Amino acid sequence: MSTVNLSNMIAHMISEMLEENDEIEFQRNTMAQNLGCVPSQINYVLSSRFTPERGYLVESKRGGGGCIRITRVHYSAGTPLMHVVNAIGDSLDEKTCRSDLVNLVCSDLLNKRDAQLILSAAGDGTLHAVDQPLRDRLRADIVKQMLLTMLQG
Amino acid sequence: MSTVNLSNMIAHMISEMLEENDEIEFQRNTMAQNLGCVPSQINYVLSSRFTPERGYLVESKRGGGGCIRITRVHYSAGTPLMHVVNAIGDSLDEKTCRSDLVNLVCSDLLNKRDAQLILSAAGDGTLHAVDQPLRDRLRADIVKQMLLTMLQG
DNA sequence: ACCGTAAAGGTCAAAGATGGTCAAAGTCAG
DNA sequence: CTGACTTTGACCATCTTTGACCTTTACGGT
Repeated sequence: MSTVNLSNMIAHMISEMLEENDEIEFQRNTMAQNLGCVPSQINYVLSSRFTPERGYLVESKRGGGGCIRITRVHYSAGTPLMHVVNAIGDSLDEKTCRSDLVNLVCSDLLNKRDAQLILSAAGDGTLHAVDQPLRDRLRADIVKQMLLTMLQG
Repeated sequence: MSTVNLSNMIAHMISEMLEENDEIEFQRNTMAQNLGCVPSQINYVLSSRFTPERGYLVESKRGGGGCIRITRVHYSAGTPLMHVVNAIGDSLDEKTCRSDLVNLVCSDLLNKRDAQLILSAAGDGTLHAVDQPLRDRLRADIVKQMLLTMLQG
């Protein structure tokens, strides 16, 4: 869902920069000023969208000449789907699930239809009858099981 | 059948929007305000009329810039898969699920791989973390959602 | 070397903005 | 009259925005 709010715009901008280059660097205050938002909003965007689970590495340096660096990590094509399955663990929130699927599709390890099918089965919409935290455990089970099946077929 | 009440008008309006585009997005509060009704009435309309059984997928996001998205899935009225979706109801035990899938495959309405995928997602093995009778309700939701998605793709 | 200060970035909790749920009250056809 | 469908509103959950206060680092001056 790409609604128009400040955070989505910032995230979009950062994503575009990352399209050009898998590693970018910028200053928090400067970017905040350009965007007309408070500096800490940048942190919010980073911590809510550019997490390790989604394949991003964020580093920073304070003090004079400080900056923020974001690196995008791709699943290498050589990564067997099995590794992803193993990496999922016991619990999987919907956001992470979505970005994992996006990553898999981007890396050509999964086709779009299959990703869509997994989301149908494991999206919050479908699992609404189950409360957290059971829901996230269940999602992990479903996604792993489906990926394993896809691996066979 | 089509008495003039608020819910029918709202449903009609949404349907018209969906005529223009199979996927629409709007804000609940804004729409409620335009229609002069309480926000939760929108939810009532959605849950009573825009169900998976009728070929609609509804998603939403809360918080600032939140919104509701409805996707209409096209299917010819006679689509046999849709009959199955409709026949499933609120709850589905594993045995029935399996035989439904076998029937679909036998009638060439579903290929083996897709049936296998549904079973991966909705089999007792995968749903073991959830107890009965919630498990069967959940299974019904998952299977309906997946069949609908298959119909779409 | 030592220290102080300015220039970054980080944290966190409160306030704001949405959408969701549920049960009580209202309506209407049969 | 009764049961099914509608309408409302109080209360809840989640996501976003903002600002006050904290930590780290570079750079000069002594």
